[in-house]
Formats: sequence, structure tokens, C-alpha cells
Amino acid sequence: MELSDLEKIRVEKLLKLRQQGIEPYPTRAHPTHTAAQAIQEFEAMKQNAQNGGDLLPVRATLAGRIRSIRTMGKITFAHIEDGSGRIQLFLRVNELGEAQLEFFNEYFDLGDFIEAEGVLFRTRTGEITLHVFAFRMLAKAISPLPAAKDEVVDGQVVRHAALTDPETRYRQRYADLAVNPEVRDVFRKRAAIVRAIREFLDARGFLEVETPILQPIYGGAAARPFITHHNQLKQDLYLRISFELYLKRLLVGGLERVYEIGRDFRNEGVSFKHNPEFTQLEYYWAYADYEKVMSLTEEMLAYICDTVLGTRVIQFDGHTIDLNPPWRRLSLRQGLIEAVGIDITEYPTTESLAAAMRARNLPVKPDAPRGKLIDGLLGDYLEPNLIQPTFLYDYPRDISPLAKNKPGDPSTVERFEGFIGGMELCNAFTELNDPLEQEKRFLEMGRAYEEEDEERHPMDEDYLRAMSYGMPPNGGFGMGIDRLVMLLTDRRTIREVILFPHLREREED
RNA sequence: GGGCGUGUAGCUCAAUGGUAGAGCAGUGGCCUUUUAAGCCAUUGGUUCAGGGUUCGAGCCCCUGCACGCUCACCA
Repeated sequence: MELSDLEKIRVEKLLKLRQQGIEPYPTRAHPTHTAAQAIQEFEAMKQNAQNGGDLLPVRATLAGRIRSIRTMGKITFAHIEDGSGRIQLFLRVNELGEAQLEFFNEYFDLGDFIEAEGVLFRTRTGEITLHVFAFRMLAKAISPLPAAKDEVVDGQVVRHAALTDPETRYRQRYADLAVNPEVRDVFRKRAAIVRAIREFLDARGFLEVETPILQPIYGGAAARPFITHHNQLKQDLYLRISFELYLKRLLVGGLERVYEIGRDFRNEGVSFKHNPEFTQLEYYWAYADYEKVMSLTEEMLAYICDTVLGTRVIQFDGHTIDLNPPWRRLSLRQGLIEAVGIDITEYPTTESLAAAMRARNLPVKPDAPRGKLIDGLLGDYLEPNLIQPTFLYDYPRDISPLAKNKPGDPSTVERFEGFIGGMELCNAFTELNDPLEQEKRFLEMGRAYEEEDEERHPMDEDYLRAMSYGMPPNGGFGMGIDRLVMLLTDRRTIREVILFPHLREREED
């Protein structure tokens, strides 16, 4: 470890502490309160006194990281921070003696963890503060944290010289979290969102399960997989790209409502809304269809908003978005008529659709099948404008090999995607449960992608066997948790809601 | 993968091709209810890396690396 001058000074302090028989990394800490609890208890005591009760001193031992030090001769003020927030320390020569105060000034730096025992009081400026009688080093920090000073002006937090460089923030997330409290809030909120999803589904009889991440055959989505290898079995394995095919096997087995929250891996480009590994929710619901799933989606999002945010009206990327049910429901056909003026039912073949697109000066990707063209139109001209919650429903069959046909319309399947803030958030369908039809679809997909090879759905014979035992009709649902967290925390990139987002490996320097 | 941009002190940022700077942090002082404390003094640099042009490069040119934006890709 290469040390800077600043770090060398701190290491010297550390060594001097040890020479004096003081352990700079003691094994145990004994806080009696968090910062927030201490403040709360002090205010409660004041309240009690106002109501005629006795005014007793409130003692507390606090533990936290030193965030500021202001030395003024015979007194020193400092702020410490723990998980509950910040609180001020007041160290005075009267109580501590000159030697102890000098010891603090000499050996304690910003970023160190300290334990301080004392009595709470209110300073002249009105701040509830711990008047310290004794203190102890809990952990010496050698490296200075990236400076982040903030002040509160008229209730607004004004940040000075905060750590902002995105690369440092993501590579050293620990430092980012340590100095940027709002980053911690994002991940607390993320945890609350996931918890709310579990509560919601558990309450409705869904069973949380875990299925393989290492899979001999990948499937359930159109994406390129990561490949890995099991040495002893001498077997190539894929990191899953979705949970779908395993979860639906469970419906065959009589687990009628199942869900999984976990990581998917897709070996594709990264962008503001794509990370190579991302967290997905999928559920499958026997005897339901895509309309029931749509309604449950509205309910679930409303529940998450109520639980986590306390409001169903959110701000995202400068938009005010209303998540109250019901959401707008728009058929993909109607949506495209409005967006590009093309009624896809009038162009049932790839050739005719491509011609219609060219006639409107829309770019046509060569060799794309009809479904891909439609999907492209959707992504380019429709999705960016779907700011308010919108269900787009009824998708082309040829890009939806696991979804069930719409009765009476062989080219369309019962599938919907939910969009919010111009982003696809979820994807769901009435699941195909006809094993012979499913086999046909797999074969069709195999043909369509024969040349590209990478995105095609490999035939999963075991999945077909499962289905051939009889799979109840069901509705399935998938949602990107990361994107949901983006929406609910108003973060514009997926990297802001993933603790350790994937970054290119840095050359050793 | 393409285009555009960025990379300078621990952090945030300056510097016309001509001696690399400021604020904060650090270090040494003064100061007993302060709060971005203040005041005085002071340390700190492989200017992302490697080449090139030039009397002279943080700045111009080339190559590479990383990050950001964007396009492509992507359920």
C-alpha cells in the first residue's frame, strides 16, 4: 500500500498510540445510544420538565465517525456520525483536563471512529450536544475521506467540494457512501422496495423460491449469456438470463403461485439502463392471465409507493408521474398508429411492413423479421414518450415465444409491457402451456435466429417434458428491480442504484 | 464497436506554448458555547500513461487507458 504524506502522518499517530499502550483498534465498543436516540431522549426529558417533571441529566455513550473538528483553544467541538445521523461533541478542558484535550487534538482526525461518554445539553446556538467526560479511539482512519463539507442554509443542504467524480464514486463506493448521505438513502430505499415487494406477494399466497443460477441450458429471454465451466463435471454452464423456465416447472409441480427475486446475467452492452448483472423479480400465477397480472401490477406498484414513499406521485427526470391505478392501457397496435401512423395489422408480412416504414422514411434494419421491426418502432418512437404509467398490450407472436396466442388472432399473443418515465419496467404474458405449440415455437425461433445463433432460444427438452405433464394456465410477470429503484429514487442511471456497478478493469498503475 | 467530451495536490477546480496555482483538507501557532468558525504561517504535483513537434508542452500532434454523454447493440 503506497502511502501519501497525509497517510504517513496518521500512521505515525497510530504507532505512537500503540507505544503509549493505547490500542487504536479496540475489540469492543459500548454505545448506549445512537445519535438520534440521544437527541430524542434529551428532548423527551425537556418535555417532561416542562410538564412539571424532574429535569434529570441525560447521560449517553455514543460511537461514530468524526466528521468535523473545530478547535478553539481550551474547547473543541466535533461532529460525529453514526447510522442514525450526526451529533455534536463538546470537549472542554474543565472536565477533561489539559492532557486529555491535548490528546484529542493530537491524535484524533476526521474519519476516525470514536466512542464518547457524557451528558447532553443545548449550546447557545441551540444545538443538542454531548458534553464529553471521557472518550476513546474505536478505529483510526489512515486515509482521509474525500472531503465533503456541507452546511444548512435556510433548510437547504449546500454541499461544498463533495466527492463527485463518478468513477471514484463507483469504484470506491465505500468512500461514496461514507461522505454522501443521500447515496446511503438510495440503498436504504432500495432495500425497502424489495421488502415491500415480498410483503405484497407473500400476503397474496405467493411462495418465494430459489432456482438455479448456473444452468446447462439458458432460456426465457432473448439475450446472450455468460458462459462458465464446472471443472469436475467437465461441463459448460450458463449464468441464467431469466428465471422463467424454472419457475414455470414449479407450476407443473403444484406450486401454484411462485416468485423469485434474484440476479440475472446478460452478456450485452452496458448503458444507463443496462448492467451485466441486474436484479429481477419474476412471478407466475396459476389460473391467472395477463389482464389479472396487469391489475396486480398496478396494485403492487401502489403498495410499494405507499409503503416506501408515502405517496403515489413521484418525480423522475423532471417529470411528475402519477402511479395511482388504473394505468393507461394501450394496445401496441394503437400505440404505433399514434406514434408512427402505421397500423401493423394492415402489414402482416415482413416485406409489407418494411415497405410501409420506408414510405414514411423510417429506418429499416436489414434482415430483421417482422416482430423485430415492430419492436424497433416501439423502442424508438413509442417507449421514450411513455412517461406516465402505461401498459402496452398484445404483441407480435414471433418475438414472444413463451406467450399464449390471443384467441382468434394467430399473429398476436397476450403479452404486455409496463412503461414509466420512458423506460420499460416490466414484461408479462399469459403463459403458453401447450407443450406441442411450445415445441413448435422453439423450432421457429431456432430457425429465425439460425444465422445469428447467439440470441436464439435453445430447445429446452426438459422444460417441454415438464409442460407435457400438464401446466395450469397462468400469468407470468417480470420486472427489473434496478429500474424500479431508479424511478422511485429519481436516479437517471442504473449505476446509481447498484452498489458496485460493473466497470472496466483498471490497468494496474 | 463509432462520434463527442473529460482526466492537473487527498477533495472541488484554475493556469495565452514561457517559473504549475486557489479554496478546503493536512502541518505549526492564537482563541472556553463554536459550526463551511476565523486569523497568521506553512507542507503538498510522474499535470492519466507512452511517444512526437518545439529553444521551451498541463496546453499542439500521435498511440494507449479510464470515465462521462451519445449512437449502435440490447426484452
